[in-house]
Formats: sequence, structure tokens, C-alpha cells
Amino acid sequence: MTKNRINRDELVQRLGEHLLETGLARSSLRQLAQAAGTSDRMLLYYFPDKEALMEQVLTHLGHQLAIALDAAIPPQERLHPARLVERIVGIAAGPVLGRYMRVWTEVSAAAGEGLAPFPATADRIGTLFHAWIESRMQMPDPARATAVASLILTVVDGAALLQPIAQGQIASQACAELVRLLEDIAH
Amino acid sequence: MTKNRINRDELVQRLGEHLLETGLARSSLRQLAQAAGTSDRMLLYYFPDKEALMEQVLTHLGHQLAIALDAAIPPQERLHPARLVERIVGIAAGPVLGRYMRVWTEVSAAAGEGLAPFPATADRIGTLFHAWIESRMQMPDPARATAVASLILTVVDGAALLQPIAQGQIASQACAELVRLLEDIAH
DNA sequence: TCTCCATTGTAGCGGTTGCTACAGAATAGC
DNA sequence: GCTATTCTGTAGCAACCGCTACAATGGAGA
Repeated sequence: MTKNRINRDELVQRLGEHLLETGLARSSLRQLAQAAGTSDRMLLYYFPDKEALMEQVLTHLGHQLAIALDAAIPPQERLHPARLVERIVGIAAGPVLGRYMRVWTEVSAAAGEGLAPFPATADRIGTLFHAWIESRMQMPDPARATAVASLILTVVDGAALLQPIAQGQIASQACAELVRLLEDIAH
Repeated sequence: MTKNRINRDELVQRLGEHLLETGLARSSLRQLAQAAGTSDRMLLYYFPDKEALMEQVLTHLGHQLAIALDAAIPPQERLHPARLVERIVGIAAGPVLGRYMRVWTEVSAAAGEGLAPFPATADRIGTLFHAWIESRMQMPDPARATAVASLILTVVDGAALLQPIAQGQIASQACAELVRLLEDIAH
């Protein structure tokens, strides 16, 4: 039928890349367009408005996150909570999850202020991340597993938020201390 | 000498109140001015620019936070880490710290993007909060006390960030699980 | 009363924001 | 080739942003 010059999916991918690279604050329609190699006019041709654009790009980044996480720890693998935290911290220091977490803090903060479409998007991605952590955890008691997964997610997010403070010392200390505390959980 | 119609300190206080109430995102000079009962023109008479204004208002909020914390747990009191977390969570649910945490997540996220003056301000307030937690903690080993304080601060901040997700369930589960884990630390 | 200076209002600057009207270009199906 | 539809560039809208020029106000000291 139609033969788009620029594939719409590729557009979303480029926009996501720009978001990861420069953050939510520096992402006006014109800035996004320039980064993707088009014009703001075209962005509003492919998407009804900026809100819808943002939602789709963030959803795409969510899928990308899920893929990266599954690649780092395959679905059948189960880890002791302490080992899981160590692995996640290792991933979070890398280039993939590291850039993602910076954007994620901005999205969550915007969600806290109720700015559309961030509340709904943040809820989806946060829930996804939480479910992934829980699914990779080796823990007999399922209820406890949910609670521990919540703690791990909270520490990882808090660490991302505190990254710019005290040269990241507080964040890394927190992760190390969490590992120490989780060590005593029964295997 | 000069008899200011509107006291400058009261101006800072009103601006801080507006920040707590409506967040960083809805705080243009005109919006701030209206909330404080003046004009944007006057804000730029009292402050050299918006950056300086923001820095002073956030510093004021930092002092206000310190006072609220000291009032909740007096300086000579020392608590077991698990009890301390319970107390902080109780305070954070209240009207004073609750509103503050919402703004704090925005400030930290902006600091992560390097937008002036937030990196410096976030660093100061984060360090202050961390020192306060450590100072209220009863713990023989000082090095461990620093690490545990980092973990507590990280969980509290992460919980604030995750507040809008899953109706706050993840955040509250995380705090409860942290208390459980800290319970085993020697008194 | 007069002068001086801190304070304030009015108006507007140049720039950015999200978004749109309109026309032209390209590309399909026939 | 013709037409209908899809795509895209140009130009600009109204609203907002941080900030400023300029003039008026008003109270205090002389």
C-alpha cells in the first residue's frame, strides 16, 4: 500500500536513542526531530501529538529494557537475592541500563507530578521491572519474594536517583549494604 | 535604612510553599510570582536570576527539612536501624516530609541531567539528609553505620520515586522488607 | 518642601514551545 | 498518462519562557 520513506518503527527507535542520550528535559519536538533526521512537522504527521509520541517511544524503550534484561539473565536462571542484586548493579553500571536509569528517574518524577502520559507509562514499566526481578529470584516463599523484589527495585531506583550525589558514593554503599543484608536469607 | 514592603525572607518562604504544593515543573517566574502575591518583575528585583532564586528557595526548604527532622527525632535520641526506618517512613507519610519528597525527586532528576543549580543543591541536601540518618542511628561500628545510612536513604528516596507506581504498593513493601532485614542487626 | 533612592508597574524583547494551515511533491493504482 | 492519495516543506500561529528598558511611585532624610 504505502511505502514510507522513513519507517515508522525506525523513527521510534531513533527518538528513543535521543531520549537515552540527552534526557527528557532536552526533548522538544524540534530537538527530537533534528536528532531523528526529520522535521517537527513530520513527527506530528506520524503521531497525533507529543503526548502520544512520548508514550510510544517510552513503551519502545520498555521493550528494549526487557530484552536487555533477559539477555543479561536468561528466563530459566534463578539467583539468590544477594547474587541477583550484584548482577543487576553490574548491569546498571553498563551503558545499556545506565542510560536507561537516568531517563527512568525523569519519567518517574514527571509521573509524580501527574504530567501525561508519564503516570501510566511509569506504572507499566515499573511493574514490568518488578515482575522481572521477582521472576529471576530464587526464593521458596512467594510472598516474601514479592516483598524482596520490591526492596531490590526500590534500592536500584533510589541508587539511580542518588547517583549525582556525593559522587555516587551513597548509591554504591547502599547497594553493597543491601547485598550484605540479603546474604543471610535462607537459600 | 530600607523598609521593604514585602520581607525578602517571607518571599522565600512563600515561594518554597508554592514549590512544595505544585512542584518544580509548574514553577515559572510568573507562576511563582502569582503564588507569592507579587510580579515576576519583583522576583527579578530580589534575585539576580531564576537560577539564584531556585537555589535560595531550595536551600530554605533544606533548612525547613532539617528542622522538621530534628523535631521528629531529637538530636540526642539514638535508634536501632529498623526502628529508625519505621519512624522515617511514618514521617514521610505525613504532610511535611511527604510534599518535600515529591519535590526532592524532581530536584534529583534535574540534577542528574546537570541543569543548574540543581546538581549543587541536590548534593548539599542529600548529604545533609544522609548525615542526619547516620546521626540518629544506634550502631557500634561507625563504618557500618555510614553504609546502613546510605541504604536507608536510598530506600526512602526510591520509595518516593516509586510512589506513583502500583498505587504505592512497591514502595511500602520495600520499606517493610527493609525493616525486616534490619531487624537482625545486633543491638 | 525638596531631593534622592529604594521599590514597583507597564510594556515588551527575543526566543522556544506544541501545533496547524496550506501548498507542493511524490507515488501509488488505474 | 491521469488521478487520487500519501507524504513533506514553508511559514506561521498563539502561548509561554526568562529577562529588561523605562518610567512612575513613594517614603525617608535634608
